[in-house]
Amino acid sequence: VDQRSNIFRLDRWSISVKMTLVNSPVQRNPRRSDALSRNRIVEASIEILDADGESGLTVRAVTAHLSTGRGAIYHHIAGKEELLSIAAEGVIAHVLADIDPEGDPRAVIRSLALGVFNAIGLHPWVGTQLSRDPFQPAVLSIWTAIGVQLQRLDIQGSDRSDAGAALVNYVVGALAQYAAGAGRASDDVTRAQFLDALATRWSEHDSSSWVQESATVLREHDDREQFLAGVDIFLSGITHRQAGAPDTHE
Amino acid sequence: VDQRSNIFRLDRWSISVKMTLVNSPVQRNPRRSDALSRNRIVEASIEILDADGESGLTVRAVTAHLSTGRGAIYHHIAGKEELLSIAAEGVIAHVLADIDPEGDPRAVIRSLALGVFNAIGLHPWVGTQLSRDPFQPAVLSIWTAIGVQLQRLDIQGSDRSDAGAALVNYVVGALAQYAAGAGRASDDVTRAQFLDALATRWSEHDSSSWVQESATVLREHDDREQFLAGVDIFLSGITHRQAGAPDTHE
DNA sequence: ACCTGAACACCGTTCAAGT
DNA sequence: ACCTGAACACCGTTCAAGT
Repeated sequence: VDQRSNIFRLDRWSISVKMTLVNSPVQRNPRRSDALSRNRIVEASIEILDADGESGLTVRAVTAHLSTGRGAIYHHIAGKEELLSIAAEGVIAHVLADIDPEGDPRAVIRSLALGVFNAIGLHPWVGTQLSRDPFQPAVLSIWTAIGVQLQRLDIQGSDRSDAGAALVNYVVGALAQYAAGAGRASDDVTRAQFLDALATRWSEHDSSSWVQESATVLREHDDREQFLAGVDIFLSGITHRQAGAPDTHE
Repeated sequence: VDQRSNIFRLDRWSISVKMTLVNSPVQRNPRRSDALSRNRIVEASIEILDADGESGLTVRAVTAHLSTGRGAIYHHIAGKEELLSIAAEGVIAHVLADIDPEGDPRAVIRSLALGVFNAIGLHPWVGTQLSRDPFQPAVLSIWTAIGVQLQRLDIQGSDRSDAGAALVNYVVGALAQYAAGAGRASDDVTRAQFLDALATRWSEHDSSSWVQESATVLREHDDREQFLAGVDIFLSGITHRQAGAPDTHE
């Protein structure tokens, strides 16, 4: 109706006729024999995500992969958000299952962090997915595993939730950054420009160091080592806060 | 063509006719008098993002807000990705401009962190945007500001890039999590379920503490205080790594 | 050079119709 | 109860046509 009034306002005259005749009955594709299930949907989704990245995960792609109609998956999952959520949980659960939680708590935390880091090398989409919703199952699993180790370090009460939040936020945030960066790895130019710009800006505030020095350090870093260095900084921070005065450290 | 063959395969007969008559000339809307610019586009985008959230930022909404055609903005920006990127930089640059970089370096880093945290309270979409691309201008600005303060703490070379990466990843990651969590604040039930599940899982691994105790601690936390506690943990960790043996701390 | 708006090539989700 | 696939209500981006 508003379209028609628009047409009159624009002083043009328009006729649109669409006519479709169908001689019944329409022959439909036969049903698949094997039943659909949440599990099969997750498996297909992970395969597609690994192969084509996050932009490749469309409802059409998933249902085509499962040889079914577009609407079929809605009988098993709520929507695309849940699809990504349970796919990420599938990957993270697998990683955490491989961790031995009985060793030195710091070592367990390090291997846990390394495990999820390595996992996003294979499944970059997990990195971006984890930071999208703090209350999704995969994040709950990471929180749980970290909290258990903090408990074994005798960290209790709000110290534990503070420390846990810091580490979860760091790990999830770092994964997202490295995953997003790797996703643009083909775009080396952007990366180099960024690092050079950073080195330049640093040197502007710092007469004692050269642009070239900072640029070299920044460019030659290894993502994995830098990530683990961050975990170690965090672990040192927890110890220091525990040992020393908890609130003042000027 | 493939559609027609499909129709024959399905054994149906279909005719589709679409006919549009227009008496020329079509009267077009007059041009706006004030010229479009990157700046006006960013301003409009921020307004829309603040009012309607990230899902409200469509090219159609932006161009309608600017009373122009859908395609007009493509003469000034590359696409939607750049739209979000420059909008986020607009907000972050404003925050960083308000920071006095001359005080105690740790205090400056804390106020910087607090500043961006407060900003995402007003502009939650910035939180999710920052974690989407590590090489975007807004992240470069944060990196720069943090690096300058680390330099003032006499942290150099790879120690600086490690410490900087740790802080940037933590801050950006935490912002994304809190922003995403706040975006679902209406969904208190999910949040409560998550925290209760976490408390339950913790207590399963820990005979000396009760579910209820953990649940209470987790539920009563304040996001801002928890975020700042994390900043302090990293600052302590940086100091400790500097003072003590840099690589072993068992 | 800049702007307009229809057209294009997609999306996620719904739902009447089938089994 | 589950599945099918057309239809619906959107997207971002392109581009011939105008100024």
